[in-house]
Amino acid sequence: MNYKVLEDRIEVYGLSDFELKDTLTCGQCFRFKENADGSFLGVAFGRVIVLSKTDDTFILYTSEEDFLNIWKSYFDLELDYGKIKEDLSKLHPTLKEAAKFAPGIRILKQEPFEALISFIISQNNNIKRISGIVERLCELCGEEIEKGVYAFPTAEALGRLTVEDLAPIRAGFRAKYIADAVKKVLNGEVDLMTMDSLSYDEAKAELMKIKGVGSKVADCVLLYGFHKLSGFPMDVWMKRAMAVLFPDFTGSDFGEFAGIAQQYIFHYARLHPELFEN
DNA sequence: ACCCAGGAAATTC
DNA sequence: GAATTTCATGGG
Repeated sequence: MNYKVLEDRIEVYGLSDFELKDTLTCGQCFRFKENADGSFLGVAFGRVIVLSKTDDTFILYTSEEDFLNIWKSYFDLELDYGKIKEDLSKLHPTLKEAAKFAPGIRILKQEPFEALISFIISQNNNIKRISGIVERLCELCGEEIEKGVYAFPTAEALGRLTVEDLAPIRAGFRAKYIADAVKKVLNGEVDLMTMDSLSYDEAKAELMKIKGVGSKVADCVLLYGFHKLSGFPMDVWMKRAMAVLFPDFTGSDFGEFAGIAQQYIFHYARLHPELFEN
């Protein structure tokens, strides 16, 4: 990967196995919106950013400092997805096929607290409404970093609110789960800072101390918030896909990069709903 | 009106 | 313990 620093932007060249739109719209993050011209506006790590992508150039309207400190790792630009895809493709012919439908998806490295709250909201919900609830949550108590653009709230800011205060975001029964997560993060019962020193199962058990965090939500938080790529979230789509396409496989059969395989399969399943009728 | 949504907790069997 | 119901809200 090489890049050029321009006055208002960074241009990255020579990226293979990366598609901006697929990466931002595959259901792993909820704060990027597509503009009419195909660019995306979003917020992460307290920064607003505009992004666009042509065949061979990834353009980020940001400073070199933020590119190196935040966005390079956010988009996982230094991991060799081509090599991983090759290895995964050897495991099963259908996985090789599935990867072809989303060859440019990468696993984002999001902020742990944001991933935790976002995937609590995701339960028994659809991606469009999840985005709406998260957006209203940010407007309610996130810092306004530009006019009309809000950062994801800190645990401290959320801690000043009651469950009743959360009513405007219309999270429904999930509001009490958000409150429990915030409480346990603030009082140290769940320590997001030291999760990286734990094994996968230990970290998962920590997260599941929170009400509203079960196995699937915990896997999502570990995969998208802590970049633990062996995580293999099983939602309704994945259960159907595994039963039909990989009846003899479990997540762990896909190895240390199972989370990447999961994205290929999830995306493939959503594009081919007819495979799962009956 | 009915069913489902990137589930999990509460209840019942 | 495994299977079922309930939980808010919005969209098809």
